Amino acid sequence: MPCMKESSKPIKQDCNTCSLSKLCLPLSLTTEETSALENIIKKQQTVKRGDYLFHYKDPFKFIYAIRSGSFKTCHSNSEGLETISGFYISGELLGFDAIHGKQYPDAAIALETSSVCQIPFDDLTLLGETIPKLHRQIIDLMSQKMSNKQIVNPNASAMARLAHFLLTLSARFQRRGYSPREFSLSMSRAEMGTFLGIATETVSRLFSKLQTDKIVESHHRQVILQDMRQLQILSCEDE
Amino acid sequence: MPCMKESSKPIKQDCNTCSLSKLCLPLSLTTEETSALENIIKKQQTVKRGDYLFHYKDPFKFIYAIRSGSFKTCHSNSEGLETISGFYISGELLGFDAIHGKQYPDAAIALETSSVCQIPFDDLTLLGETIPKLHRQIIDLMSQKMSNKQIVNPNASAMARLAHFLLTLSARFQRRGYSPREFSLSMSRAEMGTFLGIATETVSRLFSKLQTDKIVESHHRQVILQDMRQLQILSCEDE
DNA sequence: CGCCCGGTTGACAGATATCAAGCGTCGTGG
DNA sequence: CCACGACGCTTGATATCTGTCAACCGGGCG
Repeated sequence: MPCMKESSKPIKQDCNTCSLSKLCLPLSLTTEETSALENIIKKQQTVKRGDYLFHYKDPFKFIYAIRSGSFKTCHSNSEGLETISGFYISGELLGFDAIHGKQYPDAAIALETSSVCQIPFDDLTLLGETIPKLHRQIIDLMSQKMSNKQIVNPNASAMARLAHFLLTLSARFQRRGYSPREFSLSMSRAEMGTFLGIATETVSRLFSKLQTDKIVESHHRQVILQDMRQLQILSCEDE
Repeated sequence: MPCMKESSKPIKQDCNTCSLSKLCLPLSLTTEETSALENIIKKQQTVKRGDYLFHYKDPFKFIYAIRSGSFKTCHSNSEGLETISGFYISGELLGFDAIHGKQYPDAAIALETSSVCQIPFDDLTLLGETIPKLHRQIIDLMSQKMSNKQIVNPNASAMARLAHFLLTLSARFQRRGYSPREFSLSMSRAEMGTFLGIATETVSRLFSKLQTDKIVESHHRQVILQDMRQLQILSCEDE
């Protein structure tokens, strides 16, 4: 059955062999419990760059686990100005903030062609009643998201914000087995600026400065953190 | 048994009659289930202005429910500069972000004499295994906290940040049955500034401007929101 | 009564936004 | 395969917001 369209393929997931399972819901579950979890994950979905995974105020049905690729979550205000509330990469989960209000408080847009597991939350909750560890695992993952808060320190200087942002990304890549020193940014300078609360031009100037100071080497969206220690220092200054 | 010291009194809580129960864990529970919950809440604790409810990196044992008063959560960096990550008032819960890391990522300090219920998290989780609704309720409350994120939009102007802050506080007071138009701020101008990422002097100037524009009347920490509509407009501008 | 601290107001400086121009890169289509 | 166009990125000049420094005011508390 070649050429099957992945975007609507109701395939069974294989969480037990997924390289990201230790970051995801199966973390604390046994192989059997994980299999039960797989059964409720109806399909794998592929979204292309610029596509919406969900829109602002869409009714909440699914938690999404990112298998590959990356997303930004954002909402545009009445004047059409966009604010970006966060970036999400593989192994991260999207949608927890929609549970209470029963709708997504932000839209999620793919930054590149990405693949996600769509997890029906009602089924997940139901399964949690027979596997209490699953509920406990959800709570733990939500707590992790709350403590690893992707927040921009409003007291920090533009440079401190950017340095902190790069270090945060670095740590996230490292957890996924990628190099913490060398990685590719999936967002534009403008998107970084919107998220960090600084102008695109300033972001660009800061990258130039990091380059001349031999702290970060950057070519297009490829970056190499040459001096993590110095970056660490910069991320704390001017708070 | 008169004059018993409340701070160490192992009294049984009475969640069923607590006026804040509809904002707290008992929300979706039956009277019987709530009674089971009451039994694990070991004691009520009173903390005075400036006292720490918990310190940064304290081992995580308890979720705290604020019965009365208010808190700030903050962490000080290596240079001794304090950043405030949020403010918490009665009916709100503290500590969810400590579950994953098993320690509190921020300290919590009372802004005024306050009273809290101390909820042992291990017992709570255990109880959740017999009352799945309780787990579901915890997840819902955590989601609520994630969506009502007390975040400062780093793209917003100083005025927009302050206006947004006042409106957020107003809405939180309203949910608790207090007036959304007239309330008392429990934090100093300096603390507001630290949280919002603006200088104390700027906060003061902004209050003066709101006063002359007849949008907010303020006397010391008592504020009256005279023109909520205009405040709403200000909170969106310059983003 | 006087000190102290939080708050207010003013003058000035500096960081960053804005406006503007130019450049490089990538993708498209001939 | 090459040329073109568009977009993202970079760099420069100027404007503006907000931080910093400083002085002063006023209430609360000892």
